[in-house]
Amino acid sequence: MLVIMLINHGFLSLYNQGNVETIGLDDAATRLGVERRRIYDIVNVLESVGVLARKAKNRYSWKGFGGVPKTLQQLREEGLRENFNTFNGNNYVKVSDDDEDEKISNPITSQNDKPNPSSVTKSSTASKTDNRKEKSLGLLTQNFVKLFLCSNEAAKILLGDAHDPSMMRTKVRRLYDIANVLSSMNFIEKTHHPESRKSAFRWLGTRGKSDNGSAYSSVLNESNKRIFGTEITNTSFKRTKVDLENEVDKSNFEQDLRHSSKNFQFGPFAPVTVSVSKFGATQNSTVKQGHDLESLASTYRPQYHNQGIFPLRDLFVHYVEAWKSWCSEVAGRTRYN
DNA sequence: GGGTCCCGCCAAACG
DNA sequence: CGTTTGGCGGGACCC
Repeated sequence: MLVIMLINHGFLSLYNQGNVETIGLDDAATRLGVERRRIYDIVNVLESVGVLARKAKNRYSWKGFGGVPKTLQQLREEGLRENFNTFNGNNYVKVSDDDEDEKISNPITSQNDKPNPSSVTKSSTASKTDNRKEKSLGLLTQNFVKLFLCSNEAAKILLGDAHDPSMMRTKVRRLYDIANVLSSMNFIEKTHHPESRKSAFRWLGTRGKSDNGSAYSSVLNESNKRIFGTEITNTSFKRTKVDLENEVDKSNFEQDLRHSSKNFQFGPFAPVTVSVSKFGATQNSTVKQGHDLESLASTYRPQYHNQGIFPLRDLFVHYVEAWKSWCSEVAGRTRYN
């Protein structure tokens, strides 16, 4: 659909050629021939995984795939700290980061902001503001990613009910937004659950994605080709007869389409050590436990039986849980709205 | 009848 | 106050 086209033939071809420093939203919107509104969605999720970084109003800088590993690393840590792997319906942990130990560049993750004097502990200035942020696409994206990065044994929690179909509905729509840009960047791939024919996503990680150059990145491969089997990803060219095709068509660089190795990514494939070097040395003197950056950086292939495939349902069930807990938490101390 | 997601209203956030 | 940013969901589209 639209988003896919925008990213693959818009963002990536325009900004991932290694020579773009800053991106202007207006500029992007114009060059891509879409409404501004659409840019925000994309930019938000890209930012949440580290591909972009907000510089200032209307200004973003392109970090490329190089910035991703670091972000994933963070997300993983946060995710583990929270209960993105053990979460049992109730406990969860709002956790609210804290960080300060390594507030790298992720604005979303390291919430910060608010000159809120509250100091220590979670700001908890739970108000309209937080409320809004809570539902931001960016956060949702990070949660989505955390799920892949942290969850083991899959997220099969109570997928029974307790979920307002109403709110769930909206949530799911957002999920589509996120999934689209993520899959466009090839961080995930759309599939379907083994048994249940339900659609699901598989985490691909940052394999084969070169920093800036993008000399060859798997991203381009299936950009406009279906991914062996699932054509769900881009069945576009249908109702999307938008005008932006004029300049988007020039995409002809699909000649290579060798599905590389991604076809069977789950197995015990080796963690493709990308260009982990840099940050490895940078600020990671405190090398964490077992896994080192390499494994983290390159691919987070989950080695659980279901090879990291999460049914949509499970995903938002998770969100709903988080949301519910958040709601009760807020309700307890503040009347809002 | 359900999954997808385009489109854009309109309200927070921010000068 | 105007502008930027972006929740949110109706409803169209394709199964």
